[in-house]
Amino acid sequence: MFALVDCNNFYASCERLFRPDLKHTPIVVLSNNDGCIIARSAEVKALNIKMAQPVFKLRHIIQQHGIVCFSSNYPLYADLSARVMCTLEELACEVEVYSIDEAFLNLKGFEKNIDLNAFALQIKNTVLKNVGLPVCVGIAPTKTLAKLANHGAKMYKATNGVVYLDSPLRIKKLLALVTVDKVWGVGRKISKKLNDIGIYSALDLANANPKHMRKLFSVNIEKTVSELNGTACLALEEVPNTKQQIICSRSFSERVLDYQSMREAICSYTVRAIEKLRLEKQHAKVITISLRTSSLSIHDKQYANSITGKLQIPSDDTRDFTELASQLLTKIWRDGYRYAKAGVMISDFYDQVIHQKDLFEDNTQKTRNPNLMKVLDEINQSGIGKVSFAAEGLQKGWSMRQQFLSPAYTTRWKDLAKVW
DNA sequence: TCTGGGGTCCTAGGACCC
DNA sequence: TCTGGGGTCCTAGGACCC
Repeated sequence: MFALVDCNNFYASCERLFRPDLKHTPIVVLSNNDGCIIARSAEVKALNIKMAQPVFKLRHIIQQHGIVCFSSNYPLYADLSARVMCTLEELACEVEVYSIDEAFLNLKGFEKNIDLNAFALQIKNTVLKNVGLPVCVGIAPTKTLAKLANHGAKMYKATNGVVYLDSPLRIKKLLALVTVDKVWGVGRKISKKLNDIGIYSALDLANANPKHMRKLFSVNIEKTVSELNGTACLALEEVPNTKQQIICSRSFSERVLDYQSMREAICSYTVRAIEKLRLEKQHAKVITISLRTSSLSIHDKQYANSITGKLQIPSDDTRDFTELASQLLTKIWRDGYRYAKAGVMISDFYDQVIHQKDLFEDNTQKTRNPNLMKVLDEINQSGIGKVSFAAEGLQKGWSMRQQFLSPAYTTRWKDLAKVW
């Protein structure tokens, strides 16, 4: 048996937690740059405002209904997420943190000893009491079914936020009620293709021939079919896999026109990415940088390009990567475009410092003293101050817009909530 | 004027090996 | 007329997830 615990309207609920005055006010959380809507409170969903809608198109309706906007505040959400996960780990010993707002619990054998309906309620109430965030709980024999049970708990008010699929009959009933695109692993493209061959509900998919589905789609969909029929193919993964790539990319708050600004942006993203690399305790060899104009600005000349470069020896020293990134940028930079976005991707990771050098390669890469990066990270994580690389620039006119940012209530001393 | 960011996995096809 | 079989590695592209 698996449980899936998923926070309701997670980002919106996080913001509301520290603003009890907004308990019944419709609120939304915006993507980076305050561009799109990425989380909505129940009142906003009721207004039929969809996910990922650009906010500038909704100005009118936002004003009309007094919707309160928040820029995304990831330090806050990450901290509250950690609190939710801690609470779950006290309730079950095997927990897989699946995303920032949801986790699978392994409840193998639980059903023999306790009432899982009561347990689901206990999870819901404990998280609400300990952290203050509302969650829904779905329990079922496989992860895919637990996801669907959770979906049911969110969809139907009468469930009180918990659904336990304790019998084949209940499973069948729910499968018949939900459309196939709601199934975990079935996205837009695949559900359209499924519709074309007469598969509309989750039940239709469960009844399909698994081998045929594999042929038509992939091994993943074959597994999904089995999971829908109660055969677990996906195990709980307690230890997170080591990362294979690190991406740092952003849209600019205003279009970038000059080379110098672009270079600063690329270097800043590189600095961030390599910081993350050191947090992962990894070294890497490959960096890809990319830049693009906005395909939505139809009157602009369009240009997009990317380029990949490789160090000779894996490194976690920022200087190696900013140097390489700057060289790469000269090759794909073109004057005369209105750039909207740039990004950096790090890949080809090595977890040991020991590296087999190439006998025939002329090795020119500098050997760096690792202490500098260590000190740098210590200062930047100390909360006392920040140091940065000159290559990142000082003005950063392109850096993202966060007009409605809430305080970091739980992670910064000066932002602590005050109670009068 | 203004439209997010960060990931994973699978497959097909090409190059190559014996 | 008929031209093997089995395998690895890499990359690009596509699909999915939150």
